[in-house]
Amino acid sequence: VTRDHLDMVLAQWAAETPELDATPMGVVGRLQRASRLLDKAIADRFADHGLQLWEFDLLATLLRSGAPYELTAGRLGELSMVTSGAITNRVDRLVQRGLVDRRTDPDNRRSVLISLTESGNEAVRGALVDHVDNEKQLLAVLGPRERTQLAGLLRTLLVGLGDVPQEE
Amino acid sequence: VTRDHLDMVLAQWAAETPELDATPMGVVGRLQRASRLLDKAIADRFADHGLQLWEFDLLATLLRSGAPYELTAGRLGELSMVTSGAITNRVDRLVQRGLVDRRTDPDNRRSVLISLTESGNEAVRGALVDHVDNEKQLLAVLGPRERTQLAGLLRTLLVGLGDVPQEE
DNA sequence: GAAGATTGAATGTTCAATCTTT
DNA sequence: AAAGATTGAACATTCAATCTTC
Repeated sequence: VTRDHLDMVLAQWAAETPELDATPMGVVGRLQRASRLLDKAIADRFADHGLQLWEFDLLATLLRSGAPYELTAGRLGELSMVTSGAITNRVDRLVQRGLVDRRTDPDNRRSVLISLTESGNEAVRGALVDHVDNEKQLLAVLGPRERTQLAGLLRTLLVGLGDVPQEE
Repeated sequence: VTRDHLDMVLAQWAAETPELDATPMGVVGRLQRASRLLDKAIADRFADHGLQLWEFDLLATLLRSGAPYELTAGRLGELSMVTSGAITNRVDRLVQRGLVDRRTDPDNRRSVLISLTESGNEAVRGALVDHVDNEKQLLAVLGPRERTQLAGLLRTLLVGLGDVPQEE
């Protein structure tokens, strides 16, 4: 059994504050570290495609929404877990790069519709297979059963945290 | 079985690109969302203590390192997974608030030693119990066995990602 | 007045350059 | 020359205020 970073952290807490049950930190801390390390590894791979993490996220969100590959700015914000100001900024830059189009929603002129351009569609699809392959490799230390188990435990946790799908 | 956000995402991928095995996204995506939701919930609780997430992290890192509660700036950076510039900035502000001291390492005058002040020591300890209790509640949807299982799977994953404890 | 998006200010991070010490 | 920290510029995000549309 190889030790990870959190094993060291928990040992330190046990030594410094023995009366404290620090086991919750073992779960939360590992989730945070795993997420950060994965982000970094994934961002590195995207650099090969000339994409940033957030660029792929936004384009992929449009792609998986299905034809006509178009969502409102507000919806993109919910799905990305960032504020509306960040979405405005991100869309600005993707429009400049010609990867998405922005138009006013004719049915509700307060809303803005963002859609993939041809070029944007190709860019995401080009990165997609490589990206999923990369993720698969990053998870390769876990066996198939373990991956399923991990996903299941995380789903339970997420539901408890209120992570339910807002209408599709 | 209640669905979470990623169940929806995977269903969308299955519909749009049926030839793609998107299961790795189910694991990585859930890790990212769980980490973000936990961060947010934890930050909210810290606000009650007048602390930011990064403030608690830095102070708690010093505390769990044990007496004399002192580490170099570089070491703090490694442990926090942020750049040296960020550490300089964070320490600046904690010094101003009187929660840490900064002094040149007499044995190696290139290094800077950061230590908890009395006030800083009290502040972390004051927030610590409440914080762990909060984490316990956030994880409460999982049973004890499930929590252990989750921690174990994450450890395996982390070791695979190279997350080994640099000498303690 | 509320909803949706944009703007500008404030904040905080990374990155590269610099300075001191070894 | 390399190690460690600081600085300033560039960048990106949040937050609050504003503008338009409903």
